[in-house]
Amino acid sequence: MSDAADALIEHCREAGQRITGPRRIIANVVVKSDDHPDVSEIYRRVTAIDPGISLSTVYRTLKIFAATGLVERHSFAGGRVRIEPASEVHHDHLIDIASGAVIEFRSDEIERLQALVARELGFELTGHRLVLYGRPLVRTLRRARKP
Amino acid sequence: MSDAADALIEHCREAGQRITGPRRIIANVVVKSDDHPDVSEIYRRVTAIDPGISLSTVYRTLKIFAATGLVERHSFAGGRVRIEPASEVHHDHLIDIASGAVIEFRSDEIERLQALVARELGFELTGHRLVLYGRPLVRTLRRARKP
DNA sequence: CTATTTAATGAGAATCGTTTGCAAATGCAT
DNA sequence: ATGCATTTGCAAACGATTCTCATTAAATAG
Ligand SMILES: [Mn+2]
Ligand SMILES: [Mn+2]
Ligand SMILES: [Zn+2]
Ligand SMILES: [Zn+2]
Repeated sequence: MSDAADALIEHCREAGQRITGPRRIIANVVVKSDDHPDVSEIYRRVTAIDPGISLSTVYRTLKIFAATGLVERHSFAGGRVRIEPASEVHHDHLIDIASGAVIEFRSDEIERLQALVARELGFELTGHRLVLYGRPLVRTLRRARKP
Repeated sequence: MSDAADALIEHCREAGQRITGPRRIIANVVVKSDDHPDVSEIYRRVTAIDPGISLSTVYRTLKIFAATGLVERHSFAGGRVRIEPASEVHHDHLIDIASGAVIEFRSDEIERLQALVARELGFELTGHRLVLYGRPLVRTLRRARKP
């Protein structure tokens, strides 16, 4: 149905995996999830389409997609893993502690400094995990002054 | 026995907690743990001193210490929580993917940029989590060239 | 120092997210 | 369509952490 989902299953096939009904559905659900859902939320969305698909299959399939680099698994605060379709450009996340919303951002400056710091410590940076937590700034509303 | 451990139990007392044998021992183990051990490692070290102390007590006590700000709980990659005594100055961590060793570092530049990024997104930065993963640079050994 | 009060402990059961074993179902190459 | 390997659903197993509750021990008052 979606082009991105097709790409997903195509990668799967190339990796020698069979294209099954459950995998098609899970791929579709994942690619249109821009809200970093956890696995049980994915399961909810998947079973809304086909109630017969099991939680095990969702877990297994997500693991395969992740191994193939098609899906990213984040572990923000709180036990459960959150899922997002792999994106072209790397980004990090800010979590709104008021609403729990996940906001994406990218800072080339920070990326650069991370590599630099690692180098200074005698390491080649191979990966990193950056999560910011923030409270929404109370935007001072412009309004009529009391008379 | 240790001054830092004394500070820990003193804080405990001020927080209205009882100073018990297990807590003294756990405090001592924690303050001299500079290697970010996980809870079962702490348990191992604690029971080496007093084999009667239970895992539940270790978990409970660490939670209390964390709530009082005396201990920090990190969740690096891999399920289990890692423990370190709270330090005066904030720092982040780099993990040597070759050995698993945890190296501490501090980058004022990165800290500053994080706050800036958050502000630009409309948030006041309240916390963050930064972990770098790196492979040790092969230090090119100076050695005799082949003749 | 002893009695009283109350919080802390140890042992184990419970929980939660995730993984695994296995028989039945299905994809896919022939 | 046939045959075989892979995938599935189900339930049981798992590992880390938390909880329950009867027992023990710290603090405090006498
Ligand atoms: Mn994202
Ligand atoms: Mn540290
Ligand atoms: Zn990044
Ligand atoms: Zn930091």
